[in-house]
Amino acid sequence: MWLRPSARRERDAPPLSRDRITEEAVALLDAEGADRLTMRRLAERLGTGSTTLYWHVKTKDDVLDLALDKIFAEVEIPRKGGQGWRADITALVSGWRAVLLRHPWSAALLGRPMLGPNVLARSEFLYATLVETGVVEPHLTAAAYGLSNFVIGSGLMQATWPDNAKQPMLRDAREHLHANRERYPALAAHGPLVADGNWDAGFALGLGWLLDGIQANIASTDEEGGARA
Amino acid sequence: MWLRPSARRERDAPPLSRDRITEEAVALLDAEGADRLTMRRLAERLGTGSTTLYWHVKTKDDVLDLALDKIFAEVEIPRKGGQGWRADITALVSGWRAVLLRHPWSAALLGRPMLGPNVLARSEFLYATLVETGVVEPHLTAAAYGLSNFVIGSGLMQATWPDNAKQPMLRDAREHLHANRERYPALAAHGPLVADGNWDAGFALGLGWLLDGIQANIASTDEEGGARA
DNA sequence: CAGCTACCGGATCAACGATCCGGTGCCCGA
DNA sequence: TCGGGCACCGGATCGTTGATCCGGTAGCTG
Repeated sequence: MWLRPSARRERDAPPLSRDRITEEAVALLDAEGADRLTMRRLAERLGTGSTTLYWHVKTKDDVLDLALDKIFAEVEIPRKGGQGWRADITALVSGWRAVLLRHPWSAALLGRPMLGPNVLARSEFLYATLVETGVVEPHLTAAAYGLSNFVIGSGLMQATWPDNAKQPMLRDAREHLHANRERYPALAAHGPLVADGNWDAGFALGLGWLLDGIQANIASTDEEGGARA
Repeated sequence: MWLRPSARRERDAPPLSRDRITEEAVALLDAEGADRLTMRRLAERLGTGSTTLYWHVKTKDDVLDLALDKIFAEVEIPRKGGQGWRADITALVSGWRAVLLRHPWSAALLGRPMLGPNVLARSEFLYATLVETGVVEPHLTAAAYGLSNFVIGSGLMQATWPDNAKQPMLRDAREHLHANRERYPALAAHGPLVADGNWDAGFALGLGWLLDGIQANIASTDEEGGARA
């Protein structure tokens, strides 16, 4: 009784904030995955009751939105004017992809409007870079969305597909394909179940194709004559 | 008592099968969305008890997997040899995208291994077409995954983003961007919040870029010399 | 008619998201 | 110095969910 008062405040650091909740949510998601994130468990990790969270946050979806935006802060925004727009965009997009893979749970959450400050800052960089490069309207939107969609799709595909994690499942899938190789000859032969490492190369190739397409449609600074260097 | 026996069997059609469950699950998902799919509600629509479903299906995830594969059957597999590989792949991929948009709930489910027969059949066509065209290995995987990822990303983005459905949210987002136009000048100016219709054009452009990139790397029929145009 | 198999569902369990309502401690003005 | 208000916390609880236990029933087979 006499020793207990304000014991929490002294040891447990700040009295619980939206930031602390977000931070711990990301940690929990990283550690246990998306489906194991519970308001109760999150509260437990924070040393509080589950109901307390609802004072700082309206719903569980808010927590997910916050967590999703939080990890985007890890995507480093390239310093402009360095190596040219291709290098800048490649750097941004690669960093983005790396974050998606570092937090595999995020891939499943991409299906929600991303309007957090960190997400918007990265989108701003992407748009600004394209605009400065001379990409104009029909192609501007196509380029921005094309790149984003490509990254999102790649991240979703790779983060979801258990290449390293659940090896038994991958093996079962391979066996299934091989067992039905009459029905799926091309798949069984050149199987889509790539081994680790090939993901990166495939991503780089696809990204290059998109950048080539964008480059071919630059209006103003046609430094290269329309095609590629 | 005397009139009741076998009343169900006579009227309710087949005694409940995995197919009927899948079919009704798709209908329920189409009608009410992903989060409203409940084993109980699904059972109710089928005129049975919720527990009965578990005789035909192991978990709810099974239902989702089945539903996801089911809608892929709607993607028409082009008749080969018609207009050339670009037309074939464009047709497949466009149909795929159309299905994703026709069943918006599917976008959120793409984050699970897709190994159903319908999905595999479409992947088989994609791989086979690329192989026959002469796309070889480093580019083969990149092409197949690049196209898939692009479609998935586009579908996820568009199906999720409430362009038509939740108009208030879209308006709020626009206002938010405009209010912070100092922080996000490019976004506010050339806003990424496209109006309906532009989605299709953007998708077609991006797809064309990917196809161009693939075409430039075809080995056998090197109609273009190897590097680029 | 006995028994087996495919099929069904009420009752129940643990866990979840969310809310109600009653607490604490602390600070600020009188 | 005190008292009222405010930011913050959490036990108890509600309705709903996915899943399981266990006891049924219909119809065929021998």
